[in-house]
Amino acid sequence: MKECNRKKDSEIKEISLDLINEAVEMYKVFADETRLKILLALLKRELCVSAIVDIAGISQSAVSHQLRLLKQMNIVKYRKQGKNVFYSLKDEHIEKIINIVFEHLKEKGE
Amino acid sequence: MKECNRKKDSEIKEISLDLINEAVEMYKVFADETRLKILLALLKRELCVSAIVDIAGISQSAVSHQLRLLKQMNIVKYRKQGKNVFYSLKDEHIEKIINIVFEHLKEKGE
DNA sequence: AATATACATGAACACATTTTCATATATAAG
DNA sequence: CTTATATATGAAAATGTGTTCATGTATATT
Repeated sequence: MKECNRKKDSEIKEISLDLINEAVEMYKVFADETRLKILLALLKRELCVSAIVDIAGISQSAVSHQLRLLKQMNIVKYRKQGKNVFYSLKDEHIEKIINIVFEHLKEKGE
Repeated sequence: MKECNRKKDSEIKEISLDLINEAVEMYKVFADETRLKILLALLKRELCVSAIVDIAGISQSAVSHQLRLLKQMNIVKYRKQGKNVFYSLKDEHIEKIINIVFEHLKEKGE
């Protein structure tokens, strides 16, 4: 048997590779303990870097690197105020993407 | 200035580390081009391994490793039929988790 | 029984990601 | 102006992840 239920070529390319990889990059943002902790905290309020360091439980340097990544990915924005830099989430979609997975886990656990 | 807006310890631990890491593992599932391709394909129909190999564009071995991971993560189920093994999604939550990110990307692109 | 096909698995390798370490910059305080 | 505090950054080290390669198992076909 050669064909179990393979698709024809024509049927395969509906979603562009580019779009798939944009999605992959998006999922990666959340797929790290440090970053997810940061995002969960920012869900509630704007925070300065040292507050995020407290929450994340890793070095200030590591946090700073992750914040840069979140900036690059357009997930967070920031404002400077004196010596401090305050970070916050850039849009509400982030909350949805987080909630849907935690809901999934909650339902699974029941 | 020492306190920008740091949380007190009591306030930090609302979500357990275990739960956070379960979520992280979940996001990781989608955070890979091969796996996302596989899941997008399985969204439409059950597929045998060789069909998935065609779609994913990598070796049968690599696909098999990824399918094992998806099995371990409880994302897919399978049934054997003769020489073939047919994989399918285990629940509809997967579709939601995929849709929410693709919707986000669509809105961003507008 | 021998061969072919479909799929799975372990180990090694390649590559990517995350953290740390050292140090830089910028603002504030004395 | 000197020192202290908050944050950023580059490079190296540590870790993690995905793929390939070689090979194993199971079922079907002859």
